[in-house]
Amino acid sequence: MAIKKTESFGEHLRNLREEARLTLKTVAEDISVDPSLLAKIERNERQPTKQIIKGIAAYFKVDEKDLQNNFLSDQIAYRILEEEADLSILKVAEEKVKYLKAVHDGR
Amino acid sequence: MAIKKTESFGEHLRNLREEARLTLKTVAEDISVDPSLLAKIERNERQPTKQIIKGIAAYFKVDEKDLQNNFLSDQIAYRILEEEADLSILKVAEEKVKYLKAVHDGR
DNA sequence: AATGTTATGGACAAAAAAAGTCCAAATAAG
DNA sequence: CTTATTTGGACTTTTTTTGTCCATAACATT
Repeated sequence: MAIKKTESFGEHLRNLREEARLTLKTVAEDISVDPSLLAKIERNERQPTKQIIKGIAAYFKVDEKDLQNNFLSDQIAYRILEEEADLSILKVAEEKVKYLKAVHDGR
Repeated sequence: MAIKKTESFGEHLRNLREEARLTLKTVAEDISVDPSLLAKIERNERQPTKQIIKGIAAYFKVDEKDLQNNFLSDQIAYRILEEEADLSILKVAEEKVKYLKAVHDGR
């Protein structure tokens, strides 16, 4: 399954955990984070570190890169919402990335 | 002129200033920021606050929203580069925004 | 209803990140 | 050469974020 656009990163984590029928405590201990912190991450009140994402991906056997990407797209989406920015800036960003990548390995 | 994808936000500011043939000192004083800070912003070593963007936009008579958007697209582009994320996440982000907006005013 | 389990959420200290300032050195302009 | 301008390092302050602890709430189990 690809990234669902209708769930936040935290909701995604929660779904993973609930589908596996595990408690916060269980998962938190297994991946060595405070249960309360994991709860906050699931509620998008805290941001996961890369380490935590890595741990979760391994734990639930999902692709780490996918999870990272899901997290990042979430961040970008919320940023745009809170800045009330135009969606067109995404296109601009995309072109900047392409350009910078080309410059980087090209030239 | 729209946003150039081949220049960073800082470069854009610098171009505005140089086209007007003004020094850092002059502009900085006029918009009430430390010249060294403005220099850093032009070199992308510091991020402008909204206030500063507002001041610059007014000063050079450019659209404030455009400038904000330029800044934001820059941020997103560099974020993607540094995370080495796939460009496709921008599409995902876009859909998330659309969905969230729909949920927000729709429902 | 009492007991145990799980999740929530506030408060707070600690850590991390970012901003802004000051100044000396480098560079460019006149 | 002298002056003006820009750079950039070092440092302090401010802001933001994180992670922890704990009390309360919600939920389930018996």
